[in-house]
Amino acid sequence: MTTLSPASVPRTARERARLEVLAELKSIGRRHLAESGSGALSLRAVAREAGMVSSAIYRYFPSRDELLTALIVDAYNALGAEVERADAGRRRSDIAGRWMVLCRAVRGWAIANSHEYALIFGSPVPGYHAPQDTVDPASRTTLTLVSLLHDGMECGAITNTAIIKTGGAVPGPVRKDLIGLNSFSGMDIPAVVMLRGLAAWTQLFGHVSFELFGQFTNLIHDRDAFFEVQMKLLGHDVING
Amino acid sequence: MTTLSPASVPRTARERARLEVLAELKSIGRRHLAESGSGALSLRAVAREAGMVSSAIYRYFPSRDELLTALIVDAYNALGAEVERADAGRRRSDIAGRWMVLCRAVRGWAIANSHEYALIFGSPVPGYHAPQDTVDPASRTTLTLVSLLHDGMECGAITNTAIIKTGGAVPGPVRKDLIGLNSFSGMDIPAVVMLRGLAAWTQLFGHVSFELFGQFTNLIHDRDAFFEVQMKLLGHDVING
DNA sequence: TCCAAGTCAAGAGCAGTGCTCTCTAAAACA
DNA sequence: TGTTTTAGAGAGCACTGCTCTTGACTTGGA
Repeated sequence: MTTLSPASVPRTARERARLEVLAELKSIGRRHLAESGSGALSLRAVAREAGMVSSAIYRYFPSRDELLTALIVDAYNALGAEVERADAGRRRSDIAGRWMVLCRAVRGWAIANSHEYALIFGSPVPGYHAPQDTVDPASRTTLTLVSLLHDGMECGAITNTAIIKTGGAVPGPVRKDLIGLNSFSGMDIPAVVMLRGLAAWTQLFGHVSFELFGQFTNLIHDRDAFFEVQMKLLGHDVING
Repeated sequence: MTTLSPASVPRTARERARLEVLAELKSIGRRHLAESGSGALSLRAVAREAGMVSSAIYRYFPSRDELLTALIVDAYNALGAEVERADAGRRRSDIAGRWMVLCRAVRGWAIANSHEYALIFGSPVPGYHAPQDTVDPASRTTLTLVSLLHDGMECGAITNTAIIKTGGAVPGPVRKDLIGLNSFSGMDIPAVVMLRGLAAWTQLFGHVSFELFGQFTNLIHDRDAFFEVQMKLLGHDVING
């Protein structure tokens, strides 16, 4: 066992080399993924390009799924960083503006990295179950939305009238789930607002997925404008309940 | 060349046998798909189970993609039939009721046939491009929604106020796309209503995809109730603009 | 300084895949 | 009846994930 030094500061030359090789393999894998999709990602091909024999790569990734998981974590982090960066560039009280910027960040990243998007929001790869490692990176993007809801409540931009439209109170179990989401972020967002937030969430990603996965083919031609008007409308629904 | 008899009425014994084998292969393929997902669908395995040698199956499907396409067409038709059946069981003027029934039909079918759902609404399989054969079956479900919008307009259940909420008119190109959708169905639905309809469409499938693809893990526990309240709210938005 | 422990790459090999080719036997047609 | 068309069989190619063994190297401690 090594000492308890930070993992990012390798001590021995061997450790340093290992991290470097690991990074190179991931980088090659990410490129293969971007070029040919997750189905075509092959450990043998990655090893070949890295100049090592096929069996050697198993020193670094015990299986193909393990490499895939590493790339998934990277993808979640890349999307999360992109969304956070976009959100940070706006005045905190500009709720509507932040919403639009957030939507564009998600779609922009998805289009620019379509295979990675497919990897995390498409159908789960067969026989593959996301391990715990992916949970934290995955929640980065969600947290940005939740904080937007929070700020919207705080500065009074988001009003709270959805409860009327549903024709009654939100059922107990659902309310519990919705309130429970606050425990992740330490915020205090009412159930009906969270409900709207999640609806917007599913529609945003549903829209992007439809566009990327070909469901708009022959139907929608001006994708940019269509996205803008849909997200604007959606933002109005979130803000005005 | 054969004569111009209907394809569904085979003339010779050989033709009859061919159709039968074709159906059996598809059925085995569908079962493999349901059990193991699209990635694990193997022509060799299907052939083996059908009692033929691996090369023989290429007489029926020139490639693995071709078998996949056949299954995709079947899946679209199955979903379309399910949705049509559900919709037909309601009074035409009961717009809100039909909407809920339609949503439940989509989700119910998706849960019961998750791998087939993933095949048509998940990430497109690598290197695969949907041929024209899939377009018509795919539009069955969409047409049901469009006819719902049409009936809603006709009986006055759907009002038309969304244009105010978007903060201005729908941009020209988008309006053109939205109006253009009517040419598929021969109906005459205004752009703003179609806009809401498509939004509902993307959110419905976004919701189902999130649920099936694991994005609700650890977040939403009472999936049934959550779906109900979200779709109810969504239906309200579609109907009341 | 030297040695045991740990680490890594290589090679062979297994079982599986998609797909192509050639050949035989049977059915359909003339 | 003879000819053409067709379904299936078998061998084979290039690829995949993954395992096991072997030999070379690095590292830390005696």
